[in-house]
Amino acid sequence: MGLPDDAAEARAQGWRTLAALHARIEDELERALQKQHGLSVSEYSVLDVLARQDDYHLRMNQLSNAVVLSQSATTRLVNRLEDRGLLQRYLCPTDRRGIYTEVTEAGRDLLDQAQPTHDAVLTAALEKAADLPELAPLVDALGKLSLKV
Amino acid sequence: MGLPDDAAEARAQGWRTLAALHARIEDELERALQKQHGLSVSEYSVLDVLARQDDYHLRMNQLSNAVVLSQSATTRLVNRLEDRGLLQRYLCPTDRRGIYTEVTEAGRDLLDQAQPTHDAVLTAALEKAADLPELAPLVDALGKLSLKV
DNA sequence: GCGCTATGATTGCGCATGCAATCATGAAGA
DNA sequence: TCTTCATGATTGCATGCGCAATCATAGCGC
Repeated sequence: MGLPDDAAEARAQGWRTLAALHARIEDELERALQKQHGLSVSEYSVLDVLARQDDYHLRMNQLSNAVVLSQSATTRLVNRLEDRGLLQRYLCPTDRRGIYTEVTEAGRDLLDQAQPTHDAVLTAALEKAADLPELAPLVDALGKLSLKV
Repeated sequence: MGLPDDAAEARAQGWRTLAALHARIEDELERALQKQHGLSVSEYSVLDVLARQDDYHLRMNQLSNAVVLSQSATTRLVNRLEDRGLLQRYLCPTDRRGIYTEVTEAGRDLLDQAQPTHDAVLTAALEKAADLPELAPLVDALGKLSLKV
C-alpha cells in the first residue's frame, strides 16, 4: 500500500471512472427509452423493480430506496405512472399510512416492450465504453461481476 | 456462456448494481459538498477537471464532455461558478467562437478545501456500500482498478 | 468579397428533482 | 380516552437540467 494520499487519489480516480461510465450509459438509455417508449430511466426502473417483486408490489418508502430518489420525487413519479395506467396505488390493509404500488397489466406490457430496447442500448453502450481506454477496465470488471454467482 | 438472454440479464444486473452504487455515492457527496462548501457535485467536478489540466483551462465543449452534461447545462454551470469568482472565461485567441474556462486562484483555494471532504465522504460511502452484499463485489472491483497502473 | 453551411456557445421553455413544511395515521403513556 | 411523539406520504417552492431555437464566428466555394 502506498501513502494514504495515494489511496485517496485511487479512490477518487475510481469514482470518476464510475461516474463517467454511469453518466454515459444513463444518457443513452434515457434518450432511447424516452423516444421509443415514452419512459424515463426512473420510470423504467420503477416498473422493472415492481415487476421483479414476487407479488408485484412495494411501499412508497421501499420504492424510493430502490430507485434512490427522494420521497417527494417518488410520489410524483408514481403519480405520473398511475395517471398513465401503468401502476396502481392501494392502501396497506394493516397500516393505513402505508401505500402499496402495483404494476398493472398495461404496465407489464409496456415493460415487456421496453426491455429489449433497454438491453440492446445497454449492450451497445457497454461496447462503446469498452473502446475507451479509461472506461474499459471498469466495463470489464462489470462483466465479471455476475460470473461469480 | 449461457443463453443470450442470460447474458442480457447479467448485463442488466451489472447495470443496476452500477447505478445503485453511483446514486448512493453521489447522494452523499452532494449533501456533504453542498453543506460544507456550497458546491454541487457538478460544480466540484468542473473545478476538479479544470484544475487537473496542465494549463488549467478547457473549452466549453470539452468541459461538457468531461462532466457529461448538455451544452446548455454547462453554460449555466460555468455562469454560476464565474459569478462566484471561482473561474474565468476568455475568448480563444485563434477561434473566437471558442471560449476557454480557467479556474481562478479562489477556485483552486475552494477546491483545496473541498477535496478532503470529498475524499472522506467517498471513502466512507464506499465502506458503507461494501457492507451491502449486492454492492460489495463492485466496490471490490473498483478498488482493484487502479492497481493495474 | 459574398453567400452558404458548419461549429461553438447561449437563451427560452417545460419538467423532474430535493428540501422543508404539512397532513394523516399509528403507537405509547398518563 | 386524550396527549404526544413517530412514521409514511404528499405538497409548495426554488433550482438545475435537456431540448430546440437562436446568435456569433469560421471556413469553403464561387
